[in-house]
Amino acid sequence: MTFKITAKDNDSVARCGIIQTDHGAIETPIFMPVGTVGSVKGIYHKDLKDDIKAQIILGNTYHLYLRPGLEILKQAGGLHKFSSWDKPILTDSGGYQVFSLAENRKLSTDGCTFRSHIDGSKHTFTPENNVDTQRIIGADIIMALDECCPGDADRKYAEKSLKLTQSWLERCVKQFNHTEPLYGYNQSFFPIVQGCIYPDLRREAAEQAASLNRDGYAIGGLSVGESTEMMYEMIEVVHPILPIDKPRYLMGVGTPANILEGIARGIDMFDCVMPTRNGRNGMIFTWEGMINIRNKKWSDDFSLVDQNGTSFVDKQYTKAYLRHLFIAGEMLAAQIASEHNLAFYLEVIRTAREHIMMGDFVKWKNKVVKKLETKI
RNA sequence: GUGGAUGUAGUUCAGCUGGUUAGAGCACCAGAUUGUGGUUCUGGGUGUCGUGGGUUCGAAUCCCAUCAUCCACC
Repeated sequence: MTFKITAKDNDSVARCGIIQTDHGAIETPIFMPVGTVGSVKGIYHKDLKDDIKAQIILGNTYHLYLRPGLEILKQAGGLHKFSSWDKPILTDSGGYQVFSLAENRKLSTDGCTFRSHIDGSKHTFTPENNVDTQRIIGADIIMALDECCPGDADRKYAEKSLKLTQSWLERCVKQFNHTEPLYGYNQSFFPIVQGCIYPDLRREAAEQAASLNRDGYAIGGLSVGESTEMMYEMIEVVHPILPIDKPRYLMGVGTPANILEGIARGIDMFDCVMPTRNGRNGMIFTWEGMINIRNKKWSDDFSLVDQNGTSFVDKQYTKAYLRHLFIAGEMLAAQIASEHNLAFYLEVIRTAREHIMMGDFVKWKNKVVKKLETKI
């Protein structure tokens, strides 16, 4: 994998670039739709490519490991072939899922033991077997196994947590260096910078990550309970430490406004469940703001879902109809909302790239952020 | 026509022998959701207790009438 910076903003550290992988190029900044089990919920690959214009999607080690399991993925020849997605894939290690989903999780220096949310069975992720697992899934970019420290963790906990993440990181890198990709194309390994909301811990984590000389770097453990301001501050803290010529990935973020603020602080990659999960719950993102399409006020609004939208659903369906589908519990509702939101996210980030190239990103960002954050 | 049963929130119902501001599930209305469990969580009662009288300090609850629906029988 290579990364080439192609443009820089005039008034911020925002930049445009191209990540080249064996499954094709990715223009950055980029938003990566989340496809937990090898599927972006409710969306055909065809729409993901042609309508939404996704350039890379996420898969999840935790989920794929539990279902369909490594044996099937290996037989299938990896996730690309299994799911018939031929563009880049990034897999999250599952550190976050163990933190957010699994029952009875136990962390030790060796790894983390947890119970499956599906059948209660007991499993252990170690840095070594987690890298092996992501080799089997076969993503283009694989992530370090980490502990996602809660945003409100106290200093003592955060220190202990970071120590664990750092020791796991070293072992992940070692395992990655000692193993080969299984399916004939290259894989890159991204460390994850933790450190909770403590600047010195973040710096320490970023320094260790930078010293490993990888293809890209992730910032994790944000948007997990801390304030938005604190999140931006932590990005700024690690910014000068991470290698400037490598992509930075802010994990799990966020709203369109969060993403633009992240770009202004040098972030190149984002992923978030919000456009899809919140979409399934009736939240629609637009340039005018966020709307809850379930609200009664839309019941007789026969205007288009999004007048300025780029997706085919925006021009085909009305707000009143979409609300009706939600209230009636139709699965088409979730599909339309997801399709629209993802297309919108990709459009926002595409427009951001344009403004970086023109050099007026900050000015533009400051103008649109307020609107993006309003509720209508 | 006769006999019986039932009428309480949008809906299905709970409210014992009379006792503060009539409750529950679902639905509905609103809010939350940030490295996805097709979720989950939080808040809101939206009611002339079929109607009209009566008994009582006090009635969804007891009595009378009436209306509606259902069942059985002629």
